[in-house]
Amino acid sequence: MLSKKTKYGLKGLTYLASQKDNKPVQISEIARHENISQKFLESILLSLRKTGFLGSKKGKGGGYYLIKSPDEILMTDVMRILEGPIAMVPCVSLNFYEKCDDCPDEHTCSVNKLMLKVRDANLEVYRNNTLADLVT
Amino acid sequence: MLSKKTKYGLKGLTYLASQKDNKPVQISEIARHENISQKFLESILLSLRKTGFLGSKKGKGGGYYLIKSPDEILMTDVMRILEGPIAMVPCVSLNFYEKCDDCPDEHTCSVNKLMLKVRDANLEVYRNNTLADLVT
DNA sequence: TGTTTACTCTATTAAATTGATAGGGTAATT
DNA sequence: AATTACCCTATCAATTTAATAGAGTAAACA
Repeated sequence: MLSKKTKYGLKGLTYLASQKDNKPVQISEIARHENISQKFLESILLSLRKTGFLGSKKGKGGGYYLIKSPDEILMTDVMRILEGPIAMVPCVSLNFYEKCDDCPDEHTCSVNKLMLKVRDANLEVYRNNTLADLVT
Repeated sequence: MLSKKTKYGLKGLTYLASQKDNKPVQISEIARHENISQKFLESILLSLRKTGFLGSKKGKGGGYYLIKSPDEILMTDVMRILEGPIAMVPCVSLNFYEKCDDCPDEHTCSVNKLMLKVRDANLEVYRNNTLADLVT
């Protein structure tokens, strides 16, 4: 299942990307428009700012805005920040690799074998989609 | 993340598929060989029996065995039983469709748009892999 | 027939995660 | 100086996950 965090994060990014200009948009406006808990969204946007996707401005007329152009924001990067590893098991993860406790040898592991294919299929999708592709 | 339930289930099925004959194999043997909690594996194999993947035999010389040939067991079916919906959001699920609470219209939803592609990519993998493909 | 074997079922539980909420703090703008 | 709106920490209920315990039952075999 996709976490609400990721869902809300994607919706927030899309909302920002669909703005005409790149003026700051208030959290409250995004939350209202997307039916999202404002406080929860706050923490999500904050993490997107800290990881270099968003900029923010305080005070009146402040809010969040995209730092890069939507077509430069890859879904691989967004998903890794919001949802974590793209792989379903750590032993096939490119960015979060870890050995399984129970597995003596991952090269003969059937789960590893299947999940490698799943990982590649997902990467293919995320690599070929940018934030621009999510905007209708 | 892939749940342990699914992971253990796949390993159990693979172990059964790699047997020379199709004689019943005891839970304890599978658990030992795959470093799995026996009691947990019990409940997993039970659910695979109830859904028509496995047969079981009680008493001495009893155990679990595959009902169908490994190359007839599609990963789509196995994954749906063990892990649940293949889709990451209910609104793009083929077998477990549900409307999202917060979404007024899923046809204009950016998350829906992306997750449709992800679902299709995953289905492609699961449809083209059978249990036979997991056996080395 | 009686004993052993091994699956079947129910219940319980600890730990982790998720999603949400509360409330005060701080920087920037007007 | 006052207001606006982001920033940060802490807390919490609900859910899910993974594991464990223990008693029950059907089948095999001597």
